[in-house]
Amino acid sequence: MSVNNIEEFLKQHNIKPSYQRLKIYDYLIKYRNHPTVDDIYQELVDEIPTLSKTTVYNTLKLFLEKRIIQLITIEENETRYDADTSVHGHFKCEECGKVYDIWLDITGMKIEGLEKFRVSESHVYFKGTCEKCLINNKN
Amino acid sequence: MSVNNIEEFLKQHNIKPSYQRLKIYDYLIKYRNHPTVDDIYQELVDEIPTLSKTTVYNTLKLFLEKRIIQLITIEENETRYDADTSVHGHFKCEECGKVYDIWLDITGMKIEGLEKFRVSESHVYFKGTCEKCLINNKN
DNA sequence: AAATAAAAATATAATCATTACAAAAGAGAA
DNA sequence: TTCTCTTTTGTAATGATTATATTTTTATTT
Repeated sequence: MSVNNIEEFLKQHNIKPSYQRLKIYDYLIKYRNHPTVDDIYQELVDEIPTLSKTTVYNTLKLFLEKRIIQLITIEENETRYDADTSVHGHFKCEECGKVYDIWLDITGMKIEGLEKFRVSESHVYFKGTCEKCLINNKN
Repeated sequence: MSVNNIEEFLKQHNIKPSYQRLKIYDYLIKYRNHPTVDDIYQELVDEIPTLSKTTVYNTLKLFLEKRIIQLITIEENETRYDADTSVHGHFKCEECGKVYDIWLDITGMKIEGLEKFRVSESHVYFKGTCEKCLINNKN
């Protein structure tokens, strides 16, 4: 998505496209790395020296309210964000810390106990060791 | 599970069954309410006036290492614990805050991208509104 | 039973992510 | 330009968790 498109996209979701908001959303879709607040801040502060961490927090909170990003809470002390709001899974490697996207179809899953609830969010995640780290461990 | 059984259970998992540990594990299986550290502390401090929150933290950490409980991280700022270590789902009601157990079978789910990873944990959770709150909302 | 050593519990302080708040900067309208 | 509203920023406050040192308990040995 180009910067112009991001501007349009934010407007469509009733978000005024300030420079900071553009840059933060741009970061999310450019890297798709499920960043923490600090990841985003550290990357952008070079380009926007006046950037405040509060702005990153505020912006992500706004994006969440407008439902253009989702929260990833795999680790208790580590909040991450994802611009892909579709239902999909995540895998966090306990060795290298990387978070991978996992394609999955939860509609094919046998579930009991949800019938009478209204579900607004579904999340699936895994932990373990990724292929790269498995190979490295053999050395 | 009776107190004697809990004692045996802890021993079997190489955990010395101190009074505090017995009580904390007893709380978990008695209420099955996916408590926070504070939930446990507040309940037990009446019975054990000298109880320290650090002890609750230490004990839960030990239980996690010995894999007799699991961590639930639905909400970013709210760590919960579950003595049921089998793979099952959770549903958190955004109105009343209650966390429900959801029976599910993830082996029947179509997944792509995990084939070459070693998976040690699988988690599924949902958010929304529970039946009780849906009914209450109609009034 | 006393002495000793090891483990566990406790109290307190430190850390760190997040939030609250107030002030400054920026954008748009009259 | 002036006024108003929104956004950003800096700083302080909050609160959960962890680190550290001390005390208590438990187990072991003599």
